[in-house]
Parts: sequence; C-alpha cells; structure tokens
Amino acid sequence: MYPIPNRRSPCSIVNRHYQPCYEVAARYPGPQFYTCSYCGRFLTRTYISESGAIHCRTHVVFTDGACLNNGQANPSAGWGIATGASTSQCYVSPFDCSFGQRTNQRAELTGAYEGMIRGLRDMKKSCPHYEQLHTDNGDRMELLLVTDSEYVTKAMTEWLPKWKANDMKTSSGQTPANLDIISHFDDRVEFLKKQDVHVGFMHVLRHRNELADKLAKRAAEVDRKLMHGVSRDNAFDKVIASSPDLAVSDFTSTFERLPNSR
Amino acid sequence: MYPIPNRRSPCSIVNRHYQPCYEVAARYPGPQFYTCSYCGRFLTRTYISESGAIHCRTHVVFTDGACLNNGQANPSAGWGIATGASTSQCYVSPFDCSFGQRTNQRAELTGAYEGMIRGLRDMKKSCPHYEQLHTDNGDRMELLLVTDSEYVTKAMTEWLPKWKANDMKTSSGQTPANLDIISHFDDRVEFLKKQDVHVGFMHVLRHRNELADKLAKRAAEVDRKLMHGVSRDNAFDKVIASSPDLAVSDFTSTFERLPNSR
RNA sequence: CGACACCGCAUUUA
DNA sequence: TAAATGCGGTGTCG
Repeated sequence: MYPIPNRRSPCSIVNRHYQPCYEVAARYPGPQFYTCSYCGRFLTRTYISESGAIHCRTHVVFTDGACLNNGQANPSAGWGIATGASTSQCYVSPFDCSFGQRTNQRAELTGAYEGMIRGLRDMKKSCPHYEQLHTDNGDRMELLLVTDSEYVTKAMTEWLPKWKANDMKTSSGQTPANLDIISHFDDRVEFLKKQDVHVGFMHVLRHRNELADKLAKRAAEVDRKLMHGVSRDNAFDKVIASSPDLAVSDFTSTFERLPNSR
Repeated sequence: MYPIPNRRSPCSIVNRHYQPCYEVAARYPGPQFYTCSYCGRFLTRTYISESGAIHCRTHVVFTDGACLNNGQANPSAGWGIATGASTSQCYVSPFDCSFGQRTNQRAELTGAYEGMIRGLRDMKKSCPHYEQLHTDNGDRMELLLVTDSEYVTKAMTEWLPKWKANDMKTSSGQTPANLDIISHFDDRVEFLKKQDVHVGFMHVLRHRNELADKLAKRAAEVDRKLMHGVSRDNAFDKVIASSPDLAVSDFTSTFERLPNSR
C-alpha cells in the first residue's frame, strides 16, 4: 500500500498513514501512543536509536465530533480535541451556524480539522524536558490525527483520491457529501506537506477515544444551550467550571472563512 | 398494459397483475391491503357490490428474502412470509444448501415461491366471520404475492415471456440467471391457473414490506448460525423465543425436489 | 446509463 | 429497542 520504511526510519507518517518503526512495533504491540511525562503532550514512540533510547517525534491529537439529535429536528453539534493530558491542552467548541447543516459527519470532520490546526500550534511549543521541540529531525514535523470516525480517515486517505479520479463522484455515482469541508481539509494538508509538516490519520474504535469523546459531547451541549437562547457566558459556564483551565475555543474561527460553506 | 376490468369486475388479478376495482380505487387510494378483523388474514378490497358492500376476495401474502454477506464470502440466506397479522400466519426458513448459491435474488425468488405455496394453504382455511372461505366467486381463488423485489416481479411478469420468445436469452444475449427457480415458479403458476387459482405479483418499496423483511432477516440469521455449527434447536431458539407461535418452516421442503437446482 | 434489492463497515444519536 | 449520517460492495435486469 505505502512504502515500508527503513528499520530506523526517522519518518513515521507516510502518505497520511502512521507507519510505526519496525523495532518499536516489535517491542510494543498496538498503537504507539505515549504521554510525555514533562509536558503531557501525546506522542508516538517513533524509533529506537543505536543507543536503545526511544525517540518520540510524532505528535498525536485525539479528535472527536458529536451531534445531539443527529438526523432529527433541532440537532446541535460540537467538537473536542486533546493534544495532551492536561486540560489546557484540551479544546472544545460548539458549532457556528456558518458551518451549515449539523450532522455527525460534519462534526467529526471539523473536529479532525481543528485538531490539525490547534495541534500544529501546540507542537511548536517547546518541552521543558528537551528544552527544545519534540522534533529532532530538523524542520520536519509530524502530526497524527486520531479519530474514531472511519468516515474521516477513509475520506482523507482513500476516498478523496478516488473521487478526484472519478469526476468527483462516489462509487454509486453521487456527489460526495461534505465536500466543502473535505476539500478544504485536503488543501490544507497538502499545503502543510510542502512546508515539511506531515499530517496523518489513524482510526481507532470509540472506546479508545474517550477523552475527545467527552469533550465533544460537552461542546455539543453548549451548542444546544446557545440555540436555546442561553447567553454565551452562561452556555460555557459548566464547561469552564468543570475544567477551569480548559482551552475553550469560542467558535472555530479558523473555519469561518471556509468558501462555499453550507 | 393489461386490460382494464369492468367496474364491478369480480376479478382483480389479471395476467399476473393486481387490478383494483375502479370504484374501490377511487374511494381508497393506494394499495388496497386490508386485514380481516376476524381471522387476521391479509386481503384486498376487491370490488363493491350493488348494495355498496365491499367484497374482499383476493388474499395477500407479503414475502421477502434476505442474504447476509451477499456477494461476499460466507453468505447466509433465508426467507420470511406473512399471510396474516398473527405470528401463526408468519413463516420463516433458512436456506438449505441444496438451493445452490446463496444470493439475494435467489432468496427473494424463493420467498415469493414459498409465499405462494403456504399462502394457498392458508387461504383454504375458513374464516369465522364469513363461516366460509374468503372467496365468494365459486371456485376461483386469487392470491397476490407482494414483494419489494422488482427483480422477482418483473421476472415473473415481463421478462420471462420475452426470454421465452428470444431463445431463452436476455436482451444482452446472456442466459438469464436463476432459471431453475424462475421456470419452476412459472410452471407452478400456470398449473394453478388451470385450477382457477390465480396468482399475481405486486412490487412495493422496501418500507412497505417491513414485516416480511424482518422475518427474512431472522431466517438468514438462523442460516448463519447453522453454518457456524450451532445446533438446529439453538439456532432457532431466539426466533421461537421472540415469537412462540411463529410457524417455523424447518427447511423449504417444497423446493427440495426442484430439478437442476444449483 | 438507469432501476430495485441484498448487504458490509464505522460513527452519531433517541 | 430504533433511527440518521456516510462510505464501500454484489445480485440482476432493461
């Protein structure tokens, strides 16, 4: 499918997929998620150097979307992401109406997109342990977006290339849904790649994504309150009270300039 | 397409199609399905007599087939039919391997066929209301097979006559699929017609065939269990538990003598 | 190309 | 229990 890296390959994201180092995978089966004990950021064990030391370079962001009353009347939606273990590394946001229709899929896509934007911002902060960035391979940066949505992962890695080669039609001849978000997302990933920032996607089952799941649900509840006319401050009250240093993303400003959003 | 009956025609099945009485159709738009409040059998409002009374004579059987993993490895299939509203008027059966390849189309065809066989049996029972058969036109009997499979309906009414006139080839020159079932089915319909038992076909969309749909799905699940080596009693357990008086047809014995079955 | 089925997967909910 | 959001496929015919 995608090239098998060298045993000590310093790269773990290849063609938008996470490709663990051969030696690390042999020692630690399963997803190679790792929490930096100094800064709390989520990382992967990327490779093992000659000395035997584990080098962590790929940053991980857990992302999720939620949509209360999905498919019914009066849906409300939001997303939650976690770049690290502390609440200041968690972000929640309800949807803005400018995103158009609220559905679970649009919430999931937006969650992953915002995970990329804010994850990139966080990974540029230095860690007190290393007193440098967690990247130890020059300017190259790697960001792994974890989601429990197969839809997001496959859309961004498998389906969109096929749709492009098929006159932007799905296998059943329909125009793919949510192309506004997906295309914008795709453009951004390509743009970052040119700057040596490599974004990958990984699908996990829901119970492996608990933190982001809870954050997203809170965000959707805030959205519901806002739609019921509750003032913004009051709507966010419970979220802030339960996690005082939670980074509440007021609205997803990054996305407000999304063209053709509807 | 097919002849328009007299306004008070006592016949509603013409040339394998259901042809509602003009006056009934004017009064009750849509499919003329009707549940006898005494025996629970499904009927159609066939015609309105001089006195204004609605006469119900055509018996209706809802039929469906299901095939889990259709077109994939390890398919399992079954059919479900309903001649009336009570569970004792519902039948389910998993497929026997003697039916050859398990596909959705073979399941649909077999469901319709078995609907004819068992529907005919049930319609010969008297109704406590009429204290006679629901047929009030001498020996003539009418049985309408309802299916959500356009394939079944068209094969039995449109396509087979064309294939016969075309050296048993489809319009693309191929030999039609599932001819073993279709020909046997056709023979049976013709045979019954000579005994003044008229069988018709009606296509409805899937959501109008919910009962048979669920029965067929259960049957396919039983088939899956049997193929996984579950004992027959255990395989049927859940089906029987949820509907104690459900008429479980062990295997479709009517069909076992089907020639060239494969 | 169209139509009707039959599914499979993951998620979001009520 | 049951429904919606979305994708992928096969079975079949015209």
